[in-house]
Amino acid sequence: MKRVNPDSLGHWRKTWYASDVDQELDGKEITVLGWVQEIRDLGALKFIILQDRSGTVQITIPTKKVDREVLERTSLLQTQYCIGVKGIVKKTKISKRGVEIIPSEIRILGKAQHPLPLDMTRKTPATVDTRLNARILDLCQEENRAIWRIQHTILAAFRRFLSKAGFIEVFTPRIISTATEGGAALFSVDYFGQEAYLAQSPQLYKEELTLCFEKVFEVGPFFRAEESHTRRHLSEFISIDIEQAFVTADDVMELLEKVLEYTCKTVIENLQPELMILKHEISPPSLPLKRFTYTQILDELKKEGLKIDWGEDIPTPAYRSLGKLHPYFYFITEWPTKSKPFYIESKDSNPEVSEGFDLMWKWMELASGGTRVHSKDVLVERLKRQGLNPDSFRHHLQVFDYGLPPHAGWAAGLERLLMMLTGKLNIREVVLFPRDRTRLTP
RNA sequence: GCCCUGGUAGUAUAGUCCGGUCUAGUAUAAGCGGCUGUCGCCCGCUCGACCCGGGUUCAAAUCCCGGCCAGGGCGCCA
Repeated sequence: MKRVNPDSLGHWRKTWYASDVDQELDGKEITVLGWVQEIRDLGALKFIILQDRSGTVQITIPTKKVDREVLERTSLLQTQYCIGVKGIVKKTKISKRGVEIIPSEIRILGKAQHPLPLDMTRKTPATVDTRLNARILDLCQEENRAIWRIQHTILAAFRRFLSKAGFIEVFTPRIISTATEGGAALFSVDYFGQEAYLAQSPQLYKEELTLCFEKVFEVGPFFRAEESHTRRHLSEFISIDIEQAFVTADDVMELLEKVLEYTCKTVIENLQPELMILKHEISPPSLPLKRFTYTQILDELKKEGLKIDWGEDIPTPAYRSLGKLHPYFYFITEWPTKSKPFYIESKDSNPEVSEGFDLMWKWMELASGGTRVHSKDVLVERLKRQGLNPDSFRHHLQVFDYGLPPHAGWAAGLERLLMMLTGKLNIREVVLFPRDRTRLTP
């Protein structure tokens, strides 16, 4: 690192984002603030590519024409330095963007220690692991900014759609007591000497809330202590949950496909530049989405040579085959009751078959939901059958004595939606600071 | 947790099968010098690496064992 103290920002404020500097500004004095992405030094002529959250703009320094202060500052610059440039915009036919800035003053606002852990010019791409170890630097890449603008848009679309549909956003506890839903492994927490756990889903709370609010949704992180080693699982993930009173699985499936369509359309309509950066094309789902029963899926798999007995779970390789047969969104319905959680209602006509469903995208599960059990006796029975102690659920069961309405809901994985919308194949790439079996930092 | 594959400069790779001119090659980044229109600029020079521990051998980046880490797959994922 060259010996230089950072300049102060003083009264400098950004007058333009890099990508907004265009030929219309020809001859105007502007201030841009950002980072040195690249320096191309041709001797008596130097080019600095300045990058900010919007994109890049070229600073051109004809060394014989600019003043000495600018030259001195320029000679100190290295890539990734945070700088401010005040200068005159010049229209040009030679530069690719058709515009450049001739600086009258340069301020160094933040230095960078070289060598950096990543090649910021991206001439030598790094592996996902290396990028995650230097995540903040990695996130400066244009492609990453595109991913998080898409995430922001997904969340905004979900919230807008659900709010319009009359849902209100709620927050349920992340710290819970021993009494849980069973199943997935939980992370334990020392809660003032008491044993506590990190929530794996808001399931029971959101069901209870239908009693007072009827329509609720929640967006937030949940935790699963599974030893998973795949590119679609995380220890900490963001779940988008809804729960609604006085409806069944069919109703919330319709809601799910509509919000999905709305979200996809919103991204396609508003974020073409981002999708271009990611070199990813998406088409919105055409409604209604196909619905296959679990039994139909088994038949299809059988034709593919994959024999699964009725009642068994579908193994990953079988899902991959399904993805090839159905390269789009589709529902799988009428799962065996025993392969679904205790709170999923079974059919009146056949207790072996449930009203639970999964929303699939190719081979990957994006969301799952169903009609919920709303008879206390049935729920107690189901708890027992899954080896859980009803006494641990007494607070939840009590709500059934307060007039719990029939209800249904679903949960969608935000990161998996993002994978679908960005074309990324490793879930870690679409999480700012992913947590998995071995990664706890940064 | 299991299986497969891998771990070489800041980054990404060649070399490993078949141990010995490997004094470890290349690209890129970084440093220095040169160049007035670059836009993955160009040219020259320089810096910089065999994951850790043990073993076999005259000799280990290379073979063996253990560990750690990574990638993929499987399982788990109510």
